[in-house]
Amino acid sequence: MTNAPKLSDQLCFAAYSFTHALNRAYRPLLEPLGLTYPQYLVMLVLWEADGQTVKEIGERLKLDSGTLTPLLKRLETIGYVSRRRGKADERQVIVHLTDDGRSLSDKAAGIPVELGCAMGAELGEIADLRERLLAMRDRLGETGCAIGEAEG
Amino acid sequence: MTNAPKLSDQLCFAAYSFTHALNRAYRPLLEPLGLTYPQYLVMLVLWEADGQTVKEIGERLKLDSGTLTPLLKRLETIGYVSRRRGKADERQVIVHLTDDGRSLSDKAAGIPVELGCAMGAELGEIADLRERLLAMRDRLGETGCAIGEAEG
DNA sequence: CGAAATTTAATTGCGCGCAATTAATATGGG
DNA sequence: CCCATATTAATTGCGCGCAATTAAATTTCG
Repeated sequence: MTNAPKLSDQLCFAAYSFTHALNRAYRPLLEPLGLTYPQYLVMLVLWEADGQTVKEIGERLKLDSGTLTPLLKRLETIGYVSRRRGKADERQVIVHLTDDGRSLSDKAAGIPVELGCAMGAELGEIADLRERLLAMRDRLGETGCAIGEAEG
Repeated sequence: MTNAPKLSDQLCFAAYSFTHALNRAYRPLLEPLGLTYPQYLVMLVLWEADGQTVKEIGERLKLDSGTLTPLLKRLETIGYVSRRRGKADERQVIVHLTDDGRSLSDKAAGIPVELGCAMGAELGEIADLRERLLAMRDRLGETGCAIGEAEG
């Protein structure tokens, strides 16, 4: 019993439960747009650059086609994107915003403001946290190591 | 387009993708134990205090019975826990470790070490990040606010 | 005491996330 | 040119998370 890892020590659990809390906080804000949080992330990617392939979207969000294909089909069904095979390379599926999808960005503009407020954190702290989480994420993707000392 | 939120600005996405990276990092470590990451979290809770109700476990992990009931049934099937209705209050289901479940903590002892190493972060930084994420999580659970300025 | 309100788990339905497999297209070497 | 290999999406299967509902036991209060 004494050698068991402690929940309270774990950064992992903190990140896990913070993420779920964020998801819950986003839900009522995204519900009027008809989007889930992962769908919102895809829209963010497309608002930055329209006409990306499934693979490109996946690289940006670290998601694979098993997740993206059904998600994109739902976005297509509700009329925010179109999916077309690429002309040059027919393996690719290129995702374009519809007019509805493009204009949705106006309605979404206030969301980060509301969320940042709900978190009750300074802009600087938010940016700092973000950088550190992304850095750790990228380090986790690498080979790993043999022995160390820290809590998971 | 210019008013659309930017993915790169978002703490939310950083936390989201960090959590998924953690999940992927845990998988090969937990696979020999026969556990998923959420199942591992439940085991952590039980290693700290055996014989908790579903509600107590849920409060600790911020999960509801819709998630926990099937998860606990799987843990019961593989033989790590038992589930029994409480004698005093038959609404409750009390979860106990089996001998196998208890002794599993030895095999799990090295996991936080490996993870901490894979993240390549100092102990102090990890503790600091953890506190900040939990504090923000708890703030998100509260009422929210009207107007503010920060990125979600 | 007894009906209403509350608490506790279980159930249902849906959308991720991801591993593994499949199918179709493109590329490169002999 | 043709076959082996790569790449790209789609599909399948499973385990979360969570909202909403249901069912059963308990508590509260008139």
